Amino acid sequence: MSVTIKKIAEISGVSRGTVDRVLNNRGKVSEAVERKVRETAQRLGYTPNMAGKALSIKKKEIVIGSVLPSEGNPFFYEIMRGMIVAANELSDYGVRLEIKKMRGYDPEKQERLIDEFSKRIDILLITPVDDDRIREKIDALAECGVPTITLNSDICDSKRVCYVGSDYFKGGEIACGMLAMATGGRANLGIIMGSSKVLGHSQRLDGFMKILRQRFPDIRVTGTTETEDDDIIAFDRTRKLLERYPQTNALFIVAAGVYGACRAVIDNGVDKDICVVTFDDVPSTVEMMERGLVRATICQQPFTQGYEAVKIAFDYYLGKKVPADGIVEIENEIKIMECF
Amino acid sequence: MSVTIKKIAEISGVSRGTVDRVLNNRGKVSEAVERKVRETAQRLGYTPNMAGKALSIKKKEIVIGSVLPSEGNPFFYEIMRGMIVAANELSDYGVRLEIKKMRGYDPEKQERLIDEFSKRIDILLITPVDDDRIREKIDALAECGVPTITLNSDICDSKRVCYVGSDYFKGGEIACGMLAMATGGRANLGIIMGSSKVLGHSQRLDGFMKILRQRFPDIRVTGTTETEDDDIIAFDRTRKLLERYPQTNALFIVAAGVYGACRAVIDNGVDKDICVVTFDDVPSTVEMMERGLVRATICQQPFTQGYEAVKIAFDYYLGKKVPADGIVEIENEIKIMECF
DNA sequence: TTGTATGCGTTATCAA
DNA sequence: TTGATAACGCATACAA
Repeated sequence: MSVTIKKIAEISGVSRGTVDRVLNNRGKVSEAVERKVRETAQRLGYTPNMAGKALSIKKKEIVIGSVLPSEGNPFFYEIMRGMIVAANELSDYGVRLEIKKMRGYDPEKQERLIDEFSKRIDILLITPVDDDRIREKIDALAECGVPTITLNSDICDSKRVCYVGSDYFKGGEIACGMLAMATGGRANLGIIMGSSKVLGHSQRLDGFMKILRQRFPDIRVTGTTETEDDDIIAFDRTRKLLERYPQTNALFIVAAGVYGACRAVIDNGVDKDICVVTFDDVPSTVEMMERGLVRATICQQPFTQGYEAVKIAFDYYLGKKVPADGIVEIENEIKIMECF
Repeated sequence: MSVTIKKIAEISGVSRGTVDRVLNNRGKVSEAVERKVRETAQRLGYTPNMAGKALSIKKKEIVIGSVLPSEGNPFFYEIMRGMIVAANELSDYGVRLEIKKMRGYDPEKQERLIDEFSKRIDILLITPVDDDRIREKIDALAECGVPTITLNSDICDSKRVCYVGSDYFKGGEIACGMLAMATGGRANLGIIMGSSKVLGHSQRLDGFMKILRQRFPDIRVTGTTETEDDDIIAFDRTRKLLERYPQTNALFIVAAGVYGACRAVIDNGVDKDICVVTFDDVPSTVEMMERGLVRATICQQPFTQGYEAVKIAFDYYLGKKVPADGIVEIENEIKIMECF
């Protein structure tokens, strides 16, 4: 039979209330008693029973507040779907999810949205802009006892409790492996960056280049450009790249703007000869895959990211530990045409 | 606030016990009362609270009995690891997991192992041999109120509650896509079957051939052989295949025996020129991948299969519905060298 | 500083 | 055939 608060209370010769105070650091316990209780809890290997906790806290509502740069970004629709499914599964336990959406990555805007929650949330679940303003805000919330979990993007050197998302560096490595496989390890490659200011994009490129240098000397980089995650800009810049380096026969698209870049390839009339590798599988990318242009795409399991993030937030609220390194990695997923 | 048994009891003017008897079909309720209770439950949209259930059933031990052909099959080690992790997470709720291992696919042996559990289990979790004997056994258990969940392999036309595992046909399709990508869509292909008697293996081959015919006319099949999932046989037959059809420069290995087949390739001194696509990522396969022989492998997420199966078994015991089609698909996962 | 009582939603046991 | 009541493990308001 498992170890309960009741049992610990009996064995250490105190009341259940006292054990609860010790184990949840509510204070008002003499040092001697505290030591004794901790010792027995440790010795017996106490682990709190989730069902019991869940049932008892149900009297209160627990609010998960979320701020996402999801406006106009179909990738985030899947993340939100996962979050909502998880929240519904937890509605039994009094969980309520409140999502605030924003467009783009303006730190000031994001800070304002966080403030709008004020003290009404129990946990913050956020795709943070990498900015000191946000860093400080997260730390301030932590002081007030509101933990933050980052989703899809991390923000280092902050007091966030944990990060849920993919390993971007490894994603870049895998992308390189797939591009090499699709081209037979020999290509003239154009690189279409999203934004060199976005950490995840740079990490992907780093991973890609590492494998390229290490294993594929016959893949030459012709040119590089940036889309700023915008299809129109992507279209324009890709067209210019293809004009300037007509020998290009492969493209590595690091972030959003896949549709624009592919349209440029098609307009250029070279879609039969060009091999494209991308990230994520938003509908327009799948379309380009069915057309035979995109040969492989590396996905981040956005649904799983959202789903797991909410579940982890709740578990954390219930007192469950997060991984020691504060990272919950959602695996990169290779997809080719046959997967759809 | 959510709908509880208590609330239903109050509204329909009966006691909680009566509502419980109606909703859980325990009988001993007059028809009039039953109708009334069901009606209000329906009207209010009652959904049982999992935490409450979990807490309450803790008084009993719930036993999940499992029979797996895991003996000498490293693939199943991962499945068992997932099962054990899930069972530990559920130990709070009185879940106990009991695994019986067997070697190979003898239906008689399997039936005997199931019988050894007798009435001591609450759920059967099994990788069934596709045989009428087992089919009947599953149906008999269902009659006695012991539900069966199939894991990794399904057994059709039986009263099993649900199947947890991969889509083998789709796995074959994806394997073909990867092999085509790795060979540039042009190859002389040897096919190494596991056993044509195993349903999953045939399905993989069917999926593979479908895509091959549909999209890759320049991949020619030189020869086919069977390994019976044994490395020694695989070694021997592959060697003969390579001798008989020396033009072979690609291998599709449908099931176990990867290590044996690869050793034959290496012994033949042609490992630099042959492209191999396999299933699963047992240690010896990863080794062959690092050597550059195996170019891609399609995995079934065995850990997840085991983990999910146990969780689903428990949820089902608690009254949660399974998907309408009775299938919980665990996705195929493409892995290349860079994934490790 | 410590102990006791009550309730969360469900199931199970007795008594009626 | 029904109803009342006591668990399950935890949190908490209140009493001591």
